[in-house]
Amino acid sequence: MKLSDTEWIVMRALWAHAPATAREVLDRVTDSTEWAYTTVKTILARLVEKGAVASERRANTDWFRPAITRRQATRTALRALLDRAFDGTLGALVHHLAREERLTRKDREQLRLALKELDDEDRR
Amino acid sequence: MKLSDTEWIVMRALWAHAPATAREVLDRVTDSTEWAYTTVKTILARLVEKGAVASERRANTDWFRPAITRRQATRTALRALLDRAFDGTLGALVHHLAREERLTRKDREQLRLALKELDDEDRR
DNA sequence: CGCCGTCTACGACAAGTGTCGTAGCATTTA
DNA sequence: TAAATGCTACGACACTTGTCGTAGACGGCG
Repeated sequence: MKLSDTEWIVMRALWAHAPATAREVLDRVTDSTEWAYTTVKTILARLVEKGAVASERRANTDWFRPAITRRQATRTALRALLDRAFDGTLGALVHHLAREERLTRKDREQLRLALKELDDEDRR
Repeated sequence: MKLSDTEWIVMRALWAHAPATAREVLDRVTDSTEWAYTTVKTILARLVEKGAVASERRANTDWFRPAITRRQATRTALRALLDRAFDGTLGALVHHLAREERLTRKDREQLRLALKELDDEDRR
């Protein structure tokens, strides 16, 4: 499931709070956008059409909730990036992160910890 | 500089080998695509227009070479992904990688090594 | 009951993307 | 030099994305 930029914005709102009406979604995205109500409606309609969002009508109002998990969407997006820019491999991304990006001390700690956990799992 | 999927394909070909003619680019992408010659031309034209590729005409033939580095493009793409899916932070990506993705033993080794180097640098 | 605010349905439109086709100019070759 | 081959210029077209506007349906309030 490939999502466009604006679709991601709406999905993030829904993942944070669902079910929600179009108006609620609009309220929740006004910090990052200046969308008209209809813009949100259109994006929601497209998301429903492609199956990323489920809608249910109750008393003349549509209620929306995500039909895919954030994890799924994230994985898809990550994979797309890998294919575009990193030879399709996680390794190349990891390499880039380590060499080219500024990992904060905290990032590093977190990573180290996670690596340790993975190793521990392996050992079990 | 934001690049589309097909633009990435062409850029990868150019980063691997430049300067190149449109025909050379076509030859180098036939494994992953079935493009017509004109398709490559169009994409190259758009890349030149947006400044990602420089072209030089020699004896009735256009020679193309990247005008941005792969590193730049990669960073832009990574940043876009972070903004979409990871709260805009590297930390969230790192977290996802550690928790959700299958890092091979080799990935982990590489990461660990890189982390160590970063630490060493800090200490200096 | 009629008016008002709210929703939805439908549609519109420009820019960007993906994918060529064709016609004409240039170059090589018989 | 004329035919054949190749390259470019120009344009076309459908689909996606980003952004609404408008008009009609509906439910609540005076």
